[in-house]
Amino acid sequence: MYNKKLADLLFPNVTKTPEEVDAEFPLRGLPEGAVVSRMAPSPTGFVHLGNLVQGLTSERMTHQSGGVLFLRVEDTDAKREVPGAVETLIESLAHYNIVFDEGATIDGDNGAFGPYRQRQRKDIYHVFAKHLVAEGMAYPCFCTEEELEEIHKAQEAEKANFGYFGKWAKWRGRSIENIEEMLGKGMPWVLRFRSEGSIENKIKFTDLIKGNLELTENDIDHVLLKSDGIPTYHFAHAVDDHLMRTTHVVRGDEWLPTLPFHLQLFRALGYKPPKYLHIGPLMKMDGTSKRKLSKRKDPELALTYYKAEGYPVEAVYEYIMTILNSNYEDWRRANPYAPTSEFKFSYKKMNPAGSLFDVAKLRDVSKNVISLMSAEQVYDYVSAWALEYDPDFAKVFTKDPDFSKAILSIGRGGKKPRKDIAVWSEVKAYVSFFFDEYFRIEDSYPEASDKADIKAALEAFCESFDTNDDMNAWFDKIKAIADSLGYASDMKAYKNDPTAFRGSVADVSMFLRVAVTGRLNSPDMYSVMQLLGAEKIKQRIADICSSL
RNA sequence: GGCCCGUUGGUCAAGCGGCUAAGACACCGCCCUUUCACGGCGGUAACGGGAGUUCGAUUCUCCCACGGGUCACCA
Repeated sequence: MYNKKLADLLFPNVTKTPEEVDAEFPLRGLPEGAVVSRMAPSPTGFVHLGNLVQGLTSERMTHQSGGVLFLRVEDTDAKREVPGAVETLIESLAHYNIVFDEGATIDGDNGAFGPYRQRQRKDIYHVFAKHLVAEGMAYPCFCTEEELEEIHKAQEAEKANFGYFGKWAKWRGRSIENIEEMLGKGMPWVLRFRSEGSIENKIKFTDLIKGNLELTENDIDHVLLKSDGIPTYHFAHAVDDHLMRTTHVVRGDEWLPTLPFHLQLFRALGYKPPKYLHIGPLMKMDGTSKRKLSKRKDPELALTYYKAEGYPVEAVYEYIMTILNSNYEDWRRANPYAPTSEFKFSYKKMNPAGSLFDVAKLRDVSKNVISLMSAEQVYDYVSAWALEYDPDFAKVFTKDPDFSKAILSIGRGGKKPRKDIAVWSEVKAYVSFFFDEYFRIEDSYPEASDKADIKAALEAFCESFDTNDDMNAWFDKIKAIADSLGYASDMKAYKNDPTAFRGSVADVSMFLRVAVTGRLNSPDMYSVMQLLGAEKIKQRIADICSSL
């Protein structure tokens, strides 16, 4: 009687029953084994690697099993919400090829289980909240922030455990008159769960990633509804994931401590909990110790960081897959061009511990990914990136698309493609010497080089250079120049007795390379010269000769 | 402090009672080579410690140490 009265007092406008609400959400009728999962980010405007790790896991599990992946926006914390965050969220997930079958979209909702924005589901939560009150499993609490702080301090002083429970739960056993009075005064209240658990009891639980777990029962009367009537994550999770027929919940393992409470909630509601996959955190090296990647301290946690640096989406994707499933790398090596969907993703391969995010490894993955792209693809990516992050370079780079594509074609496409590029932001430095706008002598000749020899070699080259020569004819001419100057044209002979020569054809090539590219290192010189053309080459050689 | 999770080379990681303890990245050396990159070959380098169970523990159990996470009207 008491409970029923309290329920009506607290939720006078709620008339529906949980059964009625439940019936409004259809069963999915998916085949056995089909996974239904979701991404449920909060719209803080900050999309990070963790989201991607979790999202990719859900995405693979659902789509690989013929299930459903949906997006639910957990906007229950109005204080943290950033305007436009939902849009950025959806856009950046799309950027990383996470496509939803259902859920929140920029234009609204898509699917039969909505609304997919939690603040719009307030009435739904209230039905379940009222039910819990009526069943004696929840009660209002009028504690102010100050009072809660006092409790915390008192617990600290007593060396007691923290939290609203037992003797500290001062509103747990109040009379209905007492509550009515507070309500009458218009005092704000939150709805708390009446926990019957005890920390003396252990519960056994099997997590799909962590395995068999032994956890301590929850004895804390957690908040279900905040004073604005919006649910906390916990309550929304239980209600929504039941109604939306989620079969698998993938989330970070920072949720493990509250898992006993969630399980308790499902039981109180009378629903079967989903299967859980708790993923270990992404760590980074901080000095000599590891720590979880943090929003505040680590810019590399944000997805925007990778976009700005110019990591191709595919590279970030590949790298995360290697972290998620340790056998992914081997599979990829065997199937360089296969779509990821052909890989058999398995949660059993997931590591229960947290892993260190290794930028060096990411770069390596990225180099491999880019080395397999066509020059056109690379050109498109670089142009798009530059347009946004380096407009000056974009102008130069896109002035003559065929020229730029030809540059990118050097050493691309064979069995052993060059792997010079890890991120788009490095392309400018890689190609700059092809453009007069950027060309300059970056590396100087080694001290030991004889300036007269350099000049003689360069001049001889200019006289004999013919763009119609094929690679062999071209190099034969360079060899001839080497010979004429007392430099070995045969490297073997030179290595046998370096003292017999002034140097080798390698040195002569280097004289040319510096003059033409401004650097000691470059891609294949013949290709470079073919692209540059006789006029530019001769001009550059003349310029450097006059400065010698 | 309570609770929980974790611990194989510098890093990511295979392993699931018996192995010379895979592989990848990074690093070093050699080879190829007009430079660089690619590629090939090779090398350095690991089961946190202590008890037990067992004929035998990296694998199982317990304790310790260390690392991480969590204890909000945030998710």
